[in-house]
Amino acid sequence: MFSLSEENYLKVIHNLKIANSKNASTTLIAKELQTKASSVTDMLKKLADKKLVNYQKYKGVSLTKKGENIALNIVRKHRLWEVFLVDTLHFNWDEVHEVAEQLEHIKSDQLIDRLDAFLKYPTKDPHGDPIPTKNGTLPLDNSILLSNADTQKLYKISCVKDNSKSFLQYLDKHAITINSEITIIDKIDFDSSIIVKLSNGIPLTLSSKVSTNVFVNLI
Amino acid sequence: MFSLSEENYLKVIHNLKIANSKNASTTLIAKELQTKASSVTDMLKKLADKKLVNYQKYKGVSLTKKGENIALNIVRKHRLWEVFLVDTLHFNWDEVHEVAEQLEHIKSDQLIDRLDAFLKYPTKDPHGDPIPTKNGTLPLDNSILLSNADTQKLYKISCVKDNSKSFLQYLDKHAITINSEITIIDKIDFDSSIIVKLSNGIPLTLSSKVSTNVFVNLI
DNA sequence: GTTGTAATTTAGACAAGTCTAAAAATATTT
DNA sequence: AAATATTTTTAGACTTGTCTAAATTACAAC
Repeated sequence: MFSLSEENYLKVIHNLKIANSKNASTTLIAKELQTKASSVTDMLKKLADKKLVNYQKYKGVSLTKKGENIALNIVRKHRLWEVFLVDTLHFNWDEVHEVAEQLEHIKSDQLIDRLDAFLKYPTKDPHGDPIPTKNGTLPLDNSILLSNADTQKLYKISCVKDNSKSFLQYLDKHAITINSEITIIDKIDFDSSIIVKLSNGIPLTLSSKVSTNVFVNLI
Repeated sequence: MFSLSEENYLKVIHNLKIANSKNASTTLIAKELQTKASSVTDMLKKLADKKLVNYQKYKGVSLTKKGENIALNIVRKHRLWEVFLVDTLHFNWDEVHEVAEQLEHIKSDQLIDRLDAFLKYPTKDPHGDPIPTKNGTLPLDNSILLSNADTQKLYKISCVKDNSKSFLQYLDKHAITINSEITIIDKIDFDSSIIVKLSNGIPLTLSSKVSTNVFVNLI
């Protein structure tokens, strides 16, 4: 139905929209896909011809309803496979991304339906990201960034934004994971770092780069 | 490392070698890959440049040691995924081929190692075909074709040669499956059909096309 | 052995997706 | 508002894998 490249473009446009809540730019898409801006322009024209994106020269790009459905389906597959890799095959959460990037392009509705059932219909992936339903809806979430959370209140970590190996391994080292409980003890104005307490009770300083990549929920 | 096309060519050349025990011909490869003979010639030259096949114009092609290893690895992945689809996701054995054709190209040694462990190191796929080991050895098998088996002796079905939906569904209809016990009661010279008895005791006539696509072992 | 047929290869073309280099449009700075 | 910098697009080329049509080689029958 759609090529590997087309699917990757749609996915990236979708992710950029979620992250920036505005039209995706040629340059950002190129950076995400490790390609050149000129290649992106070429592909955007093709996707526009197929009515998968709304594209106007120099104005960035957004997904049409049809493009959005395809993108959500890819994201659904990606996240279900991540659950499989972690829960069933016992991968660590920092090892699954590259493999899931490949598995998400396998074309078989039956496969995904059965995988979903086998995994007991999970709603979140190992990084806390919601899994789109079969009909393409994403449950909304009232999580906030840890950097925006209040001091002295008890939160639960719900999701990590950055899925890079280095970030996830950093979190592992400090026993920070999905569903960890966390309280901000103090906020340092100077560099926007925060001092937090986890369930082990030992104070820990987190940089602003860390706290803006972690989502939490008030308990 | 290798492209999808390259991997498919190597796999088909390997399968043709197993099936015909001689060099694969351009035309047969083309038929298997649903492509044209001229395309095959082009690709064989490229594979020869990469030292994956021994190719001489007009003389057919065989795999080098390097090509053989890659092909066996693809076959290993294909068959492990088939076991997963049938044993874990409860696919029927006639539904797994197309999906496994996609899954076999996923590149991750870790994934296959962990899948292998999760499946408890299976040695045969759902059609009875042996699963190559990690270091590329295929256990040899003393199975014979049902069409070559003796009358009145008790055999066990070990493998089916044709993996097509229609053949597998035909076998399902008559409750013929891997490990079924079977005895040939009579052989009909006229059309080479045979009359067999399964565990239900009811005599059943099998055409020569069927009996040449089923392997059995003497019990 | 010659002849006809089938298999194979060559030559040239095409589509998808990418690239570089240059041009055009937009944004930012002064 | 003009000058500069950045982003985006265009034009033309390249790679991979495929195709058609024509030429060549191998094989089988007589």
